[in-house]
Amino acid sequence: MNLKTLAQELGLSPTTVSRALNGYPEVSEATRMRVMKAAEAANYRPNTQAKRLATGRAMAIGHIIPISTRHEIVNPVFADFIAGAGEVYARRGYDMVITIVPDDQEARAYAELRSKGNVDGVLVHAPKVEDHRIAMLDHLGMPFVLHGRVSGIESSYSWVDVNNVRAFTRATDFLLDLGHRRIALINGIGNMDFARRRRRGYEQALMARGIAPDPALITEGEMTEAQGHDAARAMLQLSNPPTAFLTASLLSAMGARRGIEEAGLKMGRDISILTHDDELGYLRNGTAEEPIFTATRSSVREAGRRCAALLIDQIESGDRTPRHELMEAVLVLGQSTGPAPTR
Amino acid sequence: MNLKTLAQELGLSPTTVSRALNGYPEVSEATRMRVMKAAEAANYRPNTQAKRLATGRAMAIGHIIPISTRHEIVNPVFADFIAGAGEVYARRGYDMVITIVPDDQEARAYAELRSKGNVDGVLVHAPKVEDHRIAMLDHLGMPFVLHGRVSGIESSYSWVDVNNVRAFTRATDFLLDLGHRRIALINGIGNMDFARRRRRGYEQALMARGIAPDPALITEGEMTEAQGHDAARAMLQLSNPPTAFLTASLLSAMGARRGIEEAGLKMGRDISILTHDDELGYLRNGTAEEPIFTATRSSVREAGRRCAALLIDQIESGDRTPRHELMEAVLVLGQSTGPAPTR
DNA sequence: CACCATGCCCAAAGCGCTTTGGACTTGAGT
DNA sequence: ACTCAAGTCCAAAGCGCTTTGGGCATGGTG
Repeated sequence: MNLKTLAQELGLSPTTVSRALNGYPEVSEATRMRVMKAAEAANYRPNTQAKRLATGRAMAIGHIIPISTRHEIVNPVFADFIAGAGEVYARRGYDMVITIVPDDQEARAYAELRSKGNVDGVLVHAPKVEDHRIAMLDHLGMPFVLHGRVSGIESSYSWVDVNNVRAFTRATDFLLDLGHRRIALINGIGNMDFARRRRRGYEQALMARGIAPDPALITEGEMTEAQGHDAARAMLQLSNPPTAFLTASLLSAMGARRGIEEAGLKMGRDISILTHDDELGYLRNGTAEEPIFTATRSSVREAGRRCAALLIDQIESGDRTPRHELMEAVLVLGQSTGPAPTR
Repeated sequence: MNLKTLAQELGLSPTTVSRALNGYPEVSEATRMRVMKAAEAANYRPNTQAKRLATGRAMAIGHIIPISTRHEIVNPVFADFIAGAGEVYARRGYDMVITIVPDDQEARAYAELRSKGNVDGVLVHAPKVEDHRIAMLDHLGMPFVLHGRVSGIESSYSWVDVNNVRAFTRATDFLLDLGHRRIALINGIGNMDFARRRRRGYEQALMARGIAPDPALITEGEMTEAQGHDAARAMLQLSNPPTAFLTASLLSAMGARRGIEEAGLKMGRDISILTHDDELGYLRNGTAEEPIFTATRSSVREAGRRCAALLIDQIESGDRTPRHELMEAVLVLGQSTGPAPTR
């Protein structure tokens, strides 16, 4: 069923049927009703490709996911972010097209998406400390929103980010207030911008109290259970071990807890853990009423929603002035933190 | 830059340029070369929408992800599956379009995708024990491949699945061989077909040795860390507790381990854990050489690859005879299992 | 009564590609 | 010398929609 035959059946021109369906005013309410009814009955829906070609709008947003050929890790945050963004796309009539690409071909993938014209804009993930994608997208003239920021260039493009510095200073302050002085940071990969910011927050809080960050208490890596475990285990064997761990993900926190318990210590009493919590669907921090870990909490799914909304707003309005949304993490109290043990 | 202007610049007709680019034989090698060079230089790529409209092929595969409005869990397996499928799509020139939809509108979403014509086929996820989607898709006449199967109807459509029954009988047999008699099953949600199959495998193995499955040792639910923990904890307080746990996911296994250790027991010595491992990128079971948990292992990412390849093959060949791929899980030995403690 | 704005509808062009159905050369075959 | 196949190329017709630029009543206004 297409426009033409539907129009014929109705004894109308395709023009009128199209206008009736798209809500243009040049058609009487009576015929509009008639058209709508007929379309419904015939289960007619305009062909997407034709519509796109005619309007010049792809009605689609792209996400490019680079996959490293070496350590093929899929960003654990990805699924939830996608879910959030996807909600918004669906609501506003956009398709979400995801491109998986070997990481050495990422630039080419953006250029192709652009020249083939199959998206109206892209959402950019996981910015690194030095990220060339911004310049590239600017050059391509492709609308985009960054989930996160690149330190140094923050005003020339649109982004949605969590206030990572603030979250981690608050977290560190909280532990300091509990009397902890040896606080370890189990961070994400060092060249990720968000990890850099979290470290900055942590170090600032320490230095504000006159404590010099101890490199032995800082570790960076992929945020897995094993990472948390191995880091905690190693640090607890130091001659001057930490009394608290600050971890960048719930998975790392779970690993750290295991390391602690293996050492015969009790979390929340002998050793504290404070973690960042992205509120991933499959990884809950206890229940809403009773969190397990004390955590800085910020929904990555909500971030997905906001990124998507921001990008669509920009595309539809044609307004290219950069916009920013800074989300604040809340600090929720769980059972994993307590006063520093006196000894 | 479009076909017409490129053709003009070359002093050729659009027809010839199109044919040169698409590898048709009706064009001399000399001009083909000339065209290719010019296209490369002009950074020309045919407009996707126009191509799609002209050919009638969307060159895209759809994935519909229903999101429950109640417990908004994103399937933890999703990201890895997508990554695997996406690799194949990229290689074969297809787009992946993902639709997030409230679970009560899933049927409508498929119908829309079909009538709007923006995909050539769909990949169907997470089949339930009674799954109406197969009948619906058949009715819509939309090519699809199911990741998993629906017990009872297995021949009328194409699927890729892990041999869950076999994996779980083997796992159970392995534990039985180690002398375990009280083996608990911490399973996925009961109305998921894969969970049903796993349970079947588990029960068959027990009964083959004359052991009646004990309902008190079987629990079903979302496969989270908390689930594993709570289930293990509860079961260990039974008057006749299990000596081994069979879990459906690494996350559940991690939770079970925590429950075990809280009870003052040692995993692998006092209590065994054997888990299924989907080889998710962000959730590794130790290292390849040294797995932590003994596990039935099967890569969900590889399943994604196979599903995608199968679907594209079907679409391109036009051959609608159902095809099936059954993947066997391997049983890898870790440190979480040992002989049943004698007492 | 003439005029014009308004409301409603349509024919046709165009979006950028593919593909059908020739047209025109060449060179080999008879 | 004539025919015919093979090799190259092109004009034009779609694909299914939107949108431009009218056309034709109708009814209110001067």
